[in-house]
Amino acid sequence: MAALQKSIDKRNALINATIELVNNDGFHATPMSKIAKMACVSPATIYLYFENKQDLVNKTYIEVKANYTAYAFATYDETMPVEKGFKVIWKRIAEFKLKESADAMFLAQCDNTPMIDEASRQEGIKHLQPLLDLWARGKKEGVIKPVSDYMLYAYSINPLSFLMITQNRGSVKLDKEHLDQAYEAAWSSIKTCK
Amino acid sequence: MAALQKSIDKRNALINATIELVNNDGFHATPMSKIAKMACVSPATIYLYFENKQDLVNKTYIEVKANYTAYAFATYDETMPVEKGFKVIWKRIAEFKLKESADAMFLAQCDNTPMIDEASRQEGIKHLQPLLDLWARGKKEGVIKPVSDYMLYAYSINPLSFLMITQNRGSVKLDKEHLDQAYEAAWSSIKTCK
Amino acid sequence: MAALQKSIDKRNALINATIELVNNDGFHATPMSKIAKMACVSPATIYLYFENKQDLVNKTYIEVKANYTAYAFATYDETMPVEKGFKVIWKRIAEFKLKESADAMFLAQCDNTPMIDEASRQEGIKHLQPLLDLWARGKKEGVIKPVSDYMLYAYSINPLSFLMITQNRGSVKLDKEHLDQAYEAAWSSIKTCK
Amino acid sequence: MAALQKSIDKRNALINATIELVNNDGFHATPMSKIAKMACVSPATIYLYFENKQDLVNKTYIEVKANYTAYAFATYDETMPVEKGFKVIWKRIAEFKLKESADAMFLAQCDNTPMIDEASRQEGIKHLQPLLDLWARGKKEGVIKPVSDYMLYAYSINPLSFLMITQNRGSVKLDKEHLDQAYEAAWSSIKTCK
DNA sequence: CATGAATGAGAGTTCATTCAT
DNA sequence: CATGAATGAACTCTCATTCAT
Repeated sequence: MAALQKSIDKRNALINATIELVNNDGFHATPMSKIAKMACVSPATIYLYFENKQDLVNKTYIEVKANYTAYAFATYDETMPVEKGFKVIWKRIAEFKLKESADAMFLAQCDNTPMIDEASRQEGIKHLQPLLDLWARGKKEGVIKPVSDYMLYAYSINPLSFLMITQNRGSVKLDKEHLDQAYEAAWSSIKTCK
Repeated sequence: MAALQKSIDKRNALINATIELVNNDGFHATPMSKIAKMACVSPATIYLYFENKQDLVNKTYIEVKANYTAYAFATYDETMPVEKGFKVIWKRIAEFKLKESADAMFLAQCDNTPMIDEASRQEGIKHLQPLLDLWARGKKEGVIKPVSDYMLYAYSINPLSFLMITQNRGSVKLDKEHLDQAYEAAWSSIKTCK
Repeated sequence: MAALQKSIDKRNALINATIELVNNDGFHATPMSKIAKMACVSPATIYLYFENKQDLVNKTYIEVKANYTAYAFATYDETMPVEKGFKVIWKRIAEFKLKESADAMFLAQCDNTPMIDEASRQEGIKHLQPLLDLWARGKKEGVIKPVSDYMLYAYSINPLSFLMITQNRGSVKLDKEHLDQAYEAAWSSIKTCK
Repeated sequence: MAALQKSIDKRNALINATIELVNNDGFHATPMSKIAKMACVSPATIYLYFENKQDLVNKTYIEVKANYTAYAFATYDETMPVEKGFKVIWKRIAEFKLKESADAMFLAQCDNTPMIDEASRQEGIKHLQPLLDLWARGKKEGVIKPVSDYMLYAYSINPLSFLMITQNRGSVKLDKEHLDQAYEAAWSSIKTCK
């Protein structure tokens, strides 16, 4: 039991080291030895938990993505009305991106880079299903614009990534007021105009 | 004259090879030898035109960014009314991102990755000034929401990057109708609601 | 213990390969790969024991210099009378230079070339202190000429380097008689003339 | 005529650049391109005057060695008595080593390093003949010890190289008094003791 | 004669991965 | 399970040399 916990701790330490180092230096500029050192294990130990470097980063991506979506939908409930549901999800996503910025930066880098297997990318996307279901419901009810999910995502969710990166570079600090503006912009770009 | 032209051709071949290979494999997974081979020169020749690998990618970034903004503002004229001006610029940006998708992908990777010098990034940003000026004018006239430029960019311009990447991955094909929807979403997210 | 011994053996093999190859070809004409091959290790292994090529040659210099001075003073004892002490040291130095000629050649090359860090050079000089102390005593007693240590070294010790190099080039073979002549010349050039 | 002079100037500039750069950095750490730049010519031009890098350094060695010996024997005359003759030569050598220290440093590095062809080394030694003749005469007259020329050189001439190097490293400044001491040591080590 | 541009060969060094312990 | 030592392969970059002009 204690042994199992130690294993889990090591795996987590490796995942976290990967996130931090890849954020700072990029995937290929991050040696396995550095990851090992930051996680306080031997380089060889990494290979007990992951097949190779690509597998390590793939698994890290999937794990972070899973955390992200779990957080996003934690307070959402499929019985909510569409607008309410969207607001709940959007706020959680914003919170995650701006508070768990290391995780969010890592995802942004993975999503704009050929560093992740296509298979792992697909795996990561699956978790977004509740949001797509919400949008489907919204379209049927005539509350959400009848456009493709990619378009909805591009205008209501993805801007948060840009704002998160900008904030992390120090160019701007996003307070509550900004977030409200952002939500307004997000919602107004996907709701049907009466 | 012919010698100068040959020099320019070689430099261009190197820049283009860099864009293509970095797009496919990422910065650190692209060896100088591969870039040289694709540009049909010796690896040593690269160092006649660029100081080192970092310099090559920095210069490539600046060059592509300059092309991008030149394209964006080519048909814009500061005397245009704000809404007209924004539409003109937005359409050109969309055209660039979706047609010159190799260049656009390269920029997206640079902007979401620690692969570019901070100095080069700043250098690249400068060229966007006409758009910021347009927004300033729009805010003064009460046509554009009085929010920060980052916010305006996040909701009106940046979504195009997401759509471009999505299209390049083959998930979606953006036709004229999609573009019109996208423009509507972009404009409605930054214009003041009457 | 066995593992430690293997480490020491490898380090020694590297040091010895460095001495031999630098003697034959010079510092910059000796590639790391050749050193590795002669020491029967992979090139990468060198970097487990030394930071880089400069560090390798610096450490080799210091180690050889330490061996040299240890040999020089092994039979010397500070209570010996000055003339006796000098003779003892001189003979040991001569023995070292002519028998351990690889080591001596290496030191000569280091001392006449910009291939060693100034810091390492200083480190190497420190070990000669007992000889300087002996000379100080000799000057106080009026046995040794009251001239600078550099002068004493130039005329009593340094000629051995020239003779060693000459012998290694095959121009001459130094037997016991030559050595006695050399000692006479050395001593007569630093002792006070009665 | 003017064209010939320009050729000679270029050759000299190359020789001088070689001396200075090899003194500072060593033979192999001195690129041809750097030599060319210091001599204000194109790298390709070097190959009009010298076959290759090895040839350049060989020729430089021979030229410097010739200058050195020309200087050494300039005021010497074979009719001088042995002691007078030796003094005259010794003083000129000392003057050269301490004043033309760049040239002298270069020779020292060549003589203690495998950077010169054996053939060029032999070529350089030939010029010392007048000194060897003087010593032969001295031995016949019973003024000079009946030992090998190498021994005589080691104790009377070579120490000047050590003193020169030491002075160039800044450890010591040799004034007239030091030189007189040095000459005393040199002469007393090779003259026959009455 | 002189050159700047070009390069093939090879330098030092790093790193993902393995394996005896 | 965990490791540190070891390494082959591959990287970036340099340089002596050449050649069209």
